[in-house]
Amino acid sequence: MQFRLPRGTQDRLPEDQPYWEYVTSVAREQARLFGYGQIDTPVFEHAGLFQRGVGEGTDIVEKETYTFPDRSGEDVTLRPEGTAPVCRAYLEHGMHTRPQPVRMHYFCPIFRYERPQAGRLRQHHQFGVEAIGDGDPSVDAEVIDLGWRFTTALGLQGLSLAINSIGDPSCRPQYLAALKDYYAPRLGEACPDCRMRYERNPLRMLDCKRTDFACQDLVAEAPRITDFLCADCDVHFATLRRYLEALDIPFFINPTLVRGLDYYTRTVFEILPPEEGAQSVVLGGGRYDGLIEQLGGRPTPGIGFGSGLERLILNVKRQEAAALSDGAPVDAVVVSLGEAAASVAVRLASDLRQAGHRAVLAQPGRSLRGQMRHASALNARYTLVLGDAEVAAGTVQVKSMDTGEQREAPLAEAASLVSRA
RNA sequence: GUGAGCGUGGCCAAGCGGUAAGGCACCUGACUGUGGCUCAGGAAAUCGAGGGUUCGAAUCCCUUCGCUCACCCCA
Repeated sequence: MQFRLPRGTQDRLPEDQPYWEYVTSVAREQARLFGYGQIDTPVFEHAGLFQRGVGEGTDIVEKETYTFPDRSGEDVTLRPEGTAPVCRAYLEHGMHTRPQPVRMHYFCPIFRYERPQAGRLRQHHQFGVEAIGDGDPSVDAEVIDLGWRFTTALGLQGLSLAINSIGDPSCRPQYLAALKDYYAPRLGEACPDCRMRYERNPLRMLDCKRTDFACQDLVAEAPRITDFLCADCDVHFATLRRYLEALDIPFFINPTLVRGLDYYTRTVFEILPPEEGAQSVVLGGGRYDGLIEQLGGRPTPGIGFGSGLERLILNVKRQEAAALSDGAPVDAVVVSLGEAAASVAVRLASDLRQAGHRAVLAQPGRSLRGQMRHASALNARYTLVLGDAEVAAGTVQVKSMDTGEQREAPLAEAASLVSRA
């Protein structure tokens, strides 16, 4: 085999489509119910959009983007996340003049140069949602509600929702200072990565999962951001929790939940399946009140989430939440014997399709037995047989593949016979 | 980027130093115009690639590529 899939990509074969169709249709329906219109943005953008928006210090931008110069020498980047492009579009099309917040959803491929493993690809697809232009906690609750309805509507069991608040520019600095004060004397016990994070992005130390150093103990006793929230952030977070309770959405506060993109403020959340898999997060998002301004717009709040469709399908299959198959791919297979019949058969198959039936022509040269086998293998409901006798009489043999019953009928009636299930 | 496991026809898979089983799928046929069962036959593998050891290697050694899983990070 000379050519293979590029690493971390996958083909979606005909038999995979029902799962794809299932997940996207459930997503589409929830987006519709919540009033989120669809937006599509390009697969690539100017590299600067993500550097500015997502943050140069993040792993995603630092070492995972597919960035390369186009023929004019300008750097373009394959979309590594969905939010920045939507915010760019919000600004570019003056959406601040629309009723706020502007609610939008999207389906798009996402590219990140990573080492692939279960549930992690270099090209994956996300269903995402953004509500831009309203900072009220009711919007946080709405977006989380949408995510929760979506994942539960898929039939997934045992999901859990983790939420946290990571503050905003008025209170996070104080917390970071407290966090560094706490770590400073014990930094020697932390893993090398955490020691680096201490300087560059202390919040991420909370996210460390290494057990070969004291990181877990350090995290457990570390000061909690929720104890450092300023009055506004505190009220915001409390109100969100009240709304979630009103919605009867079960959640737990994970004080170490920190997301990897720089633009998040206040609310962050994740939905996880019950399996203890490493790549488990199936939906994640948060509020990004500083992002639009970062991209050159007026200060504008926003919140959204991204959800990995491949991971969702993995879970749907694992839990057998939905058993999906192609079903019978064809209604009728047209079988012919002899050259005269072949021409009539070609026409009959075409006429059947025009009448709305899924019709397939068996290869005219093959033996009757071979053509019948083919019809059987395709799981056809009917086989229509044309030989010299039928052609002369202007008829066709209509055979039900389920019952084995066969009757001769005028050619013109073939379509209506197939219609009868 | 780090670590581990694995690479035999389209798919699954035996063989583990003597020169490639088997199953699924595909194609053909079984008194020649009828499927799904059965039977017979057929096509399909430079045993991931390169090098080495050996009279001889899919089987041993080295290198390399790829796949998978975990770490990291994230959806």
